[in-house]
Amino acid sequence: MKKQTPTLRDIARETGVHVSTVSRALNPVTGTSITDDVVKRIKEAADRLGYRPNRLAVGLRTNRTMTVGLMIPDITNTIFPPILRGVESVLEPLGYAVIIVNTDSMAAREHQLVDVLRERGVDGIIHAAVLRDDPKIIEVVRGGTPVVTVNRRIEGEGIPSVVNDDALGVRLVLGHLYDEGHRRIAHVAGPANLSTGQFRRKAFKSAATEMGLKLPAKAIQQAKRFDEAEGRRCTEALLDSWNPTAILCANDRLALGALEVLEERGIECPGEISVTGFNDMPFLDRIRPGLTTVRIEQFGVGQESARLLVRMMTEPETTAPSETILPVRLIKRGSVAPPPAE
Amino acid sequence: MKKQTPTLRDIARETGVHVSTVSRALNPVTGTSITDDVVKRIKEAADRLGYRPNRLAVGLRTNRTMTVGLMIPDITNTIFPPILRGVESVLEPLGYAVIIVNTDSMAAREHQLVDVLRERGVDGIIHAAVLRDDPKIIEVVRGGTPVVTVNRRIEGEGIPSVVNDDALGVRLVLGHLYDEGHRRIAHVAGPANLSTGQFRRKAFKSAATEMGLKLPAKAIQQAKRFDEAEGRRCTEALLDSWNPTAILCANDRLALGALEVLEERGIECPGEISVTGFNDMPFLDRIRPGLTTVRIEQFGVGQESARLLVRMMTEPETTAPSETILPVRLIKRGSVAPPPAE
DNA sequence: TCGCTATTTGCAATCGATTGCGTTTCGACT
DNA sequence: AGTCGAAACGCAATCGATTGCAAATAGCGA
Repeated sequence: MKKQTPTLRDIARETGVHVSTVSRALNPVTGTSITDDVVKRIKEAADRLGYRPNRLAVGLRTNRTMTVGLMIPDITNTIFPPILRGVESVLEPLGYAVIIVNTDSMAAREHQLVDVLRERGVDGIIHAAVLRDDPKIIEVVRGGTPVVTVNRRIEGEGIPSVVNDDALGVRLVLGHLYDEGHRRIAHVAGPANLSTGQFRRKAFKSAATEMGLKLPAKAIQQAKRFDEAEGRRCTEALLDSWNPTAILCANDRLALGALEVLEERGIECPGEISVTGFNDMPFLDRIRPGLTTVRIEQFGVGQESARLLVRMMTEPETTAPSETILPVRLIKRGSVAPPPAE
Repeated sequence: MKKQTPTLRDIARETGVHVSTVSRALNPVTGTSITDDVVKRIKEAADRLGYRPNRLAVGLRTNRTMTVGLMIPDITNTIFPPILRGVESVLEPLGYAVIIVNTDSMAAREHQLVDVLRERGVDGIIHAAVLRDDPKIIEVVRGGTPVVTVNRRIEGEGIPSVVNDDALGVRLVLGHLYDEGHRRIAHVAGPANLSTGQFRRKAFKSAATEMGLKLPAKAIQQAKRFDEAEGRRCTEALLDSWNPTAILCANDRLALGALEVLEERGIECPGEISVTGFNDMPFLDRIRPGLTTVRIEQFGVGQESARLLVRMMTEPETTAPSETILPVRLIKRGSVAPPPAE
């Protein structure tokens, strides 16, 4: 019952020195100015009592909480857990704790959650859910809190971001489809308010143009969200207005929606129409047909962004790279085949 | 630059009263003993300045941090994200933040992470990763920190737990298999050091016995972990030593491993052998064959455990129910069919 | 009009750790 | 032997908010 967590004061009493001495002794930096003998006695007492510094008190005094906020749209979206693990893998050993918040991609919630994080005095924020235009987070950055964005980016504010090589990814799938003989390739694009959506769409357009593909306006359908339902909607619109031989989707969930529609309509994939995704979420290798997609380094993105953030938090004077691009890989599975002979 | 976050002192200066008055005015409870007029002025000043209480300071003083720890084995395991969302859905509106730690089911890491949480003064812990025997967490509980366990439980310590109705789940699948005509039903059991593993195994045994099924020792293979690799290993052992017509796996990942082995060996599922899982993780409806499994209320479990924890944190005097059992449902898909005629 | 009780508000200690500055101690040098 | 200076440690303020207690003000009855 009396087992209250010990404080510096307890150790001080135990060893007969002043709390400030204890504080210094326990800190490797300031510990040098304390007699070795005393340091030893203090350290012994400390772990005899099972001392653990009170992070609240430290944070209050030093204004560093050793916590960072991680903002994501939705942890149940399978691409985010690996990112979290990546982030933790570098942050946890350094003594940082991570507070995760799910924004559900809603601006209002995001603003609110930013405040939640600020109240708690996070030392930095890893933001994997930014909208392209996001005044709130810009305000935070201006307030001096280190922020790095993941997967997406905010334009023109110089906020460091860690992203996947979307352009390369799109180019890879498109090239693959082209090589298989496809010439009428449609695109189910992601939401316009997310940088990934916009970016992949642009990449698709320019790559397609370079390859000399015809691109009628109806070849590109814009999803409002990155989910299966929108994938279905867009695919239906596509099939009703055009006759593509392949559908390049801006992410896997859209592609799953596309596959559903094809199956419902009795259109064979890949026999009649090929489909591709983006992200390589888990289990895509187990569905039928296996989805050809682009694998992104989720864990790596998490790690990289965390490293970057640590650097920004601990060495504010150095300027961080404004953009870190991680490699992607084409993963070929069963959902792509040559188009039917015409 | 000068935009430091405002404190009580700032508001006090602004309104010409003492900080203690401001503190009281902003707290709904103590606010009643302050003149309405003054309260109003203070509140106005507060949100004019954009005041947000400093959680660290509050926590230091009151010993309540409004944070809770969530311990899980691994967030990339798809059953945990919904649990997290469930937890957040009740905690966030109440002003709690959640710190998540991944134990990877390793006792050493778990101990370490418990300390991490304690340093940060969490008000309570939701523990979805307990081992059956877990001295560290028991110590925490004895220290007075509210803890509730999820999905698993610790025996004989009276720690409240929220679990799924494992026994019913096992009974449902087993009954289903029986009804389809299966009589030689094998079980790939979960790890013995996890209560789910042990519990489902017991349920399997007693239900099978009740139904009058023969259960040779080799009918039950024990996995060391809840993953695909162990599912494979156990299934291979099973096939090499017995000839079951159905394999009831203690969870979906084990079942996925089983399906892999069957496919490799050219054994048809469900034609020759039926397979079932447990948990109903996402995408099981998209694989071939769709996996028949037991759906558990992941989100609900999260919610329920959070509600329970809140109650324990805010009303320590009331005794919490020591066990909350949530319903499960049998989900029939393609992986079960009548056994081949002999 | 005086005094007594409520009602409001202020004062100051407190939570636990950090840190600038002051004091003491002790060895070294002239 | 006396002085100087560095090394080692103590003192006390501080971070921002809460809260028991004291003080001041108001309100009320006699």
